[in-house]
Amino acid sequence: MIAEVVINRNVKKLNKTFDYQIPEELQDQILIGSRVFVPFGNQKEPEEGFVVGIKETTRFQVKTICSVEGNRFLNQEDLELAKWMEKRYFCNLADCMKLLLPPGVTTKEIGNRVKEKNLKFVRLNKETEELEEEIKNRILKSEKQIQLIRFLMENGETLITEVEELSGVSRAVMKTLEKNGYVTIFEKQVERNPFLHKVVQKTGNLPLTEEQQNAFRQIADAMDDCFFSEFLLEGVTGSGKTEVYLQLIQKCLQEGKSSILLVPEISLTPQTVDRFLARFGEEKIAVLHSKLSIGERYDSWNKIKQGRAQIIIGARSAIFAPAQNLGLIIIDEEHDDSYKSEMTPRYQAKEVARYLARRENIPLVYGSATPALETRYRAQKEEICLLKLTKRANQASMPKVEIVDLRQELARGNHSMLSQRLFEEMQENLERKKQTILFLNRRGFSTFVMCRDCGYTAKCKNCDISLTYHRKEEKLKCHYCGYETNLLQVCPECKSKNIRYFGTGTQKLEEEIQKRFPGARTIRMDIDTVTKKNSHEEILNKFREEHFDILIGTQMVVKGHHFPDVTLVGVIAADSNLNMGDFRATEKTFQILTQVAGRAGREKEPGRVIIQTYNPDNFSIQCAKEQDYDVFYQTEMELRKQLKNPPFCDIIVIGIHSENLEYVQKVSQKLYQVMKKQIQTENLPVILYSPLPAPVDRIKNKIRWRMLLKCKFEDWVADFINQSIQICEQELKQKDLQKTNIVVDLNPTNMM
DNA sequence: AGCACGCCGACT
DNA sequence: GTCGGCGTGCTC
Repeated sequence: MIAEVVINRNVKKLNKTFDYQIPEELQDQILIGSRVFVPFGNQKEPEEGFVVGIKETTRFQVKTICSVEGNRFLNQEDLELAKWMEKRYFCNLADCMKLLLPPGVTTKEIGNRVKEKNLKFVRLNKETEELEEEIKNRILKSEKQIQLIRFLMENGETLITEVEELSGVSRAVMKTLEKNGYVTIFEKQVERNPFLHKVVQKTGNLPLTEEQQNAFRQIADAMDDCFFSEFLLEGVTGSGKTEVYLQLIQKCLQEGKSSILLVPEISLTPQTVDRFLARFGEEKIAVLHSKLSIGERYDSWNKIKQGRAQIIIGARSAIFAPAQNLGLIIIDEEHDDSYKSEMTPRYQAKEVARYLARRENIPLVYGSATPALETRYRAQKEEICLLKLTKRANQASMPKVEIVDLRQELARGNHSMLSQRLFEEMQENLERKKQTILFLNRRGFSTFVMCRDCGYTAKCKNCDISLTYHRKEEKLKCHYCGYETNLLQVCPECKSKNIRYFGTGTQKLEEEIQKRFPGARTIRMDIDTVTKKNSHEEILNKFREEHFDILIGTQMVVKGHHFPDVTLVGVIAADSNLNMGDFRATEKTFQILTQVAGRAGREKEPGRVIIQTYNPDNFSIQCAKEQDYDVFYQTEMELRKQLKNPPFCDIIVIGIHSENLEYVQKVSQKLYQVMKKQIQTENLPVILYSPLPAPVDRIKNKIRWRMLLKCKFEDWVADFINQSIQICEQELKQKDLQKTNIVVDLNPTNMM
């Protein structure tokens, strides 16, 4: 028998199957989804791959599979999903398959860990050499694996206990290692998931309002009917979407089904999770998020696979959890960008969820106060059933929102970051011992350094990005590649000493606040203060429990937190991403402002929100003030329609990246011509824009050009693009292509 | 992407 | 002589 194998290497050229003879003695072990090692090229070491098909004959002269390692990880259904993603998201099949694999199975993953931890290779001593020999003879065939084990042993930690198969290292190896005095712990136990070690007060169901009851009923009925159907739960902040989720999940649990709840990474905090723990207990829940180590991830994965955990709560990638008997998928804050992966495979978790819900014949629920236009549009077309929650469940009143025109403020000679109004309100809040949140979205508005005489701005030498000033370290940093340099004393262009730091960052804001409110206790939260594990949570807990007066932060302060004593929210610059040239800018602004406003006054006392802006008349800001989604939706949809933007089409971005400008131009031009010709001759319903430098046209020394394509995405579009790239590759000399990457992205959320 | 092979310059 | 630098080409 012949096996079709994909090689686990991230290269477009190798994104195809290779045929191999299955040795007779491995006949019954090699199935679709098996992980195998095969001879490849003239390499001495066998290469890792996955079986994706089995057949009788081949037209190639084949080599024979060396070994099978570990379990059969994927079944036919998984493979179908992987293939669907391969096509839709223009990536390698092996990369898609890896998303569905248990965490930590591939040699690469372990290898990366070794690199990450900066482990060094040290020559083995006699004792370990003997051990190596024993392992080699008894179990392993691959030199690579032996090397890995060496790495791991050298550092006295690593490898896994209570896991049957991992990274092709079988349980027997573990035992051998243990017998020889090596502790087989993959991760230090200290790093265990802290969510699951809390004692949480058990809670029962809360009574549902009429609206909640209706939503629950409709979705529950769909569940009973075993029919694929989609629901949009559109509810203002505090309208009790979560309670609906909880009761739906409970219904699943009672019927022996599992459920997946996706939340944005950033709101996956203990506070969110606690509510689920309190209702269902930790036994049944598996939490998946980016800060878990491979070992922790494996534990969660296994808990789900074995059916011990039936409630899966996680960020984007949790959609690939091996849920047993799936009964429901919920996507909370469905408008959030983090559901789209920006790394290959560039999948949209909402679309994957839809694929799965359809496959399993179960309901899919989207929840948001400010749905993405794409989702809301589908609801309008009645593809999705719209369920509205219009009232706040705890009777709290909506916050009072006020807009301050910064232009007038400037005219009155106030050059500070705080308007008179906001300053007054903050002062009053301080006196009343209430808490304030100041929100500053730094994106596209970061602090930069400029020479006042010649206008020179300090840019990263690898990227086309202004360097950002970091006060604490007295350094200039690039937010894209991490490059950092010392402060400029003299302008490199004109030698002037008249250098100024422009823009507004959270650090600067904090300083200003401390100057103007000397007695106030402030705490800051942004990427720089939130780096180590959980410190995100620590800051918020500190703010809440130690009763700091003012919390200053970026995006991350606005998601899903509940602070009873916050009665004032100030938005320092609402327009910071309004003018960044992305057609989604107004939508983002509206969503974020609405969310920020939702942070204020969630209890009895009404909240106040002050939005500072240079564009007080912009409808996204006006609509956020009125908390009126419908008006915003109508207005923005008109614009989208006129400009033929989503949701009226899909956008495909074809990026062409290389260190050499000439190559980039050559490849871009060629690809453009090939596609244009095809579009004309076959009269394809596609709008193709000519290649241009991307908004950020250099990252890590790679020149970035791109081409936009607007159309309704269907299978033939993927074929058309892939074929065009292929033709392009054939026609161009290898040299030009060798150092040029072509990256295709369907509906990217970040157009930069 | 790797990896091997092959073709040149530098150095025990 | 031979070690090692990188340019080139291929993978059932």
